[in-house]
Amino acid sequence: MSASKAIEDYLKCIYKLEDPSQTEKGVHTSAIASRLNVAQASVSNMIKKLSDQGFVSYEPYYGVALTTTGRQLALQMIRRHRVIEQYLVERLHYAWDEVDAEAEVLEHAVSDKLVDAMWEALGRPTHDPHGSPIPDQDGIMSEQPVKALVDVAEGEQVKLARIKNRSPEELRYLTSIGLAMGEGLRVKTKAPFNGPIMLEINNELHALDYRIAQALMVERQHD
Amino acid sequence: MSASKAIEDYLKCIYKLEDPSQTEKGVHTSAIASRLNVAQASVSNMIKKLSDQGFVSYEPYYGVALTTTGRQLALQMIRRHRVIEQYLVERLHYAWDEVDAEAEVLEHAVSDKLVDAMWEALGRPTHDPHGSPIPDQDGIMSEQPVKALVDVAEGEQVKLARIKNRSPEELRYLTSIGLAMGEGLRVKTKAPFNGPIMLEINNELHALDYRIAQALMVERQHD
DNA sequence: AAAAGTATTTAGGCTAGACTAATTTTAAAG
DNA sequence: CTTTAAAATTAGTCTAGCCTAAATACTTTT
Repeated sequence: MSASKAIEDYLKCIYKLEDPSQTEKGVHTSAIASRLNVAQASVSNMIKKLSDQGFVSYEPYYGVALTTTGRQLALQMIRRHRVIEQYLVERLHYAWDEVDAEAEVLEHAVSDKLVDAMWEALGRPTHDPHGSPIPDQDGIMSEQPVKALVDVAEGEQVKLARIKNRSPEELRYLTSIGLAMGEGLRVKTKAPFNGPIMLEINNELHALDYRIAQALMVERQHD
Repeated sequence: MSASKAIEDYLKCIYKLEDPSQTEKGVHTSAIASRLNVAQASVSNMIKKLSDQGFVSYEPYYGVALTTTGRQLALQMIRRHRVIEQYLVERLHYAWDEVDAEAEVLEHAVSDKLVDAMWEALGRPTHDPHGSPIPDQDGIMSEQPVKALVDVAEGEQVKLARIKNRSPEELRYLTSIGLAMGEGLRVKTKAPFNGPIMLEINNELHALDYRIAQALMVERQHD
């Protein structure tokens, strides 16, 4: 018996929540609830099931952590999602703000065979349209040496390497000010108190909100 | 609120059952149950729901018939299914016996936008890999002037135009004896009592079971 | 260390869609 | 025209996932 759509979504969600922090503590049920837009009680129930099935280890009132099996499944879902996104952009002329919604549904429907066929057809890509790395068939994902735009020093010239989890509206806005994957930009000034960041893109000056800048990952310009 | 996977499957099923006969009578619940592999009671329940939602008209103990709305939705599902099948074969190197299972799942997950993007990418195909016509965006489907292989006279030369609803195993068997879409063949002899039909394909002689021959639609060889 | 606040779990319900078993309706056969 | 068989419906369960409301367990503040 294979995992349901709900189970797949929970595992992917837990993966994303436990990933960045590297904390000792497990993922809190409240965090899962708010990210998936479900009631906390629903999470409690589902966690119990996931634990029974060996996808997560769970300590009540402490938190959840993926088991090896659970992490594998989560990474498989991420692979599916990103391969689908890349395929839609490369082969079916989707814009980068349109792919997420479509992939969110398709990732639960496609077979492994189809994912691999798309991946091969694209020439085994390593990144999706937002610059996020695609795990390989064994669930191994290369992490990139990138840093958040908010950490770049004033005056530095960088290029856009990745955008994490932004809404279609925000992505369209970024497009409208000239930002795209691999695009070069220079940080002119950073306002204090997490204020707006002034960017020079194509010789134009734009003020970018701090919260959006947190999602932009850049690398040093080496060209 | 859009239709669930279950509703979509029921409507598609009813469409296929009411299509060939053109009978006055509606489709019987038992036929639906056996085709979908569910209990008759489940069909009764679902039919009531479909009727409430305006997808079918229903007379207890008599039969079901699609409404205009229901037929539109059924044709939309068939379009999705066949476009997906054609795309998988043309662009992702699927074999004709592999596409049905994949399309069966995907048809409930893809957006209209994606179906149309695939259709355009293929150059607006009119038929799927099994020769079945693809309804256009308005649900209009061209019917072909074809006849069943079992109705072809002995000695006649025809070519394969369409194969209806066969299992992957049977499709692989047909491939193994040299049959493919558009392939020419000659009916040598037809055994009585719905017995096997002897076919000449590529100068080889093969005996084909009557039940399989019923699913093969052919047209006169005009080349 | 008690009170207040927050996070989590339990208890009990709901819906969709399936099931089995029992009943009712219609159709077919003697 | 009555008996029998087949088809369809009703009644009552079940499971997966969600929900709200109430109870419990931690955490922080005073």
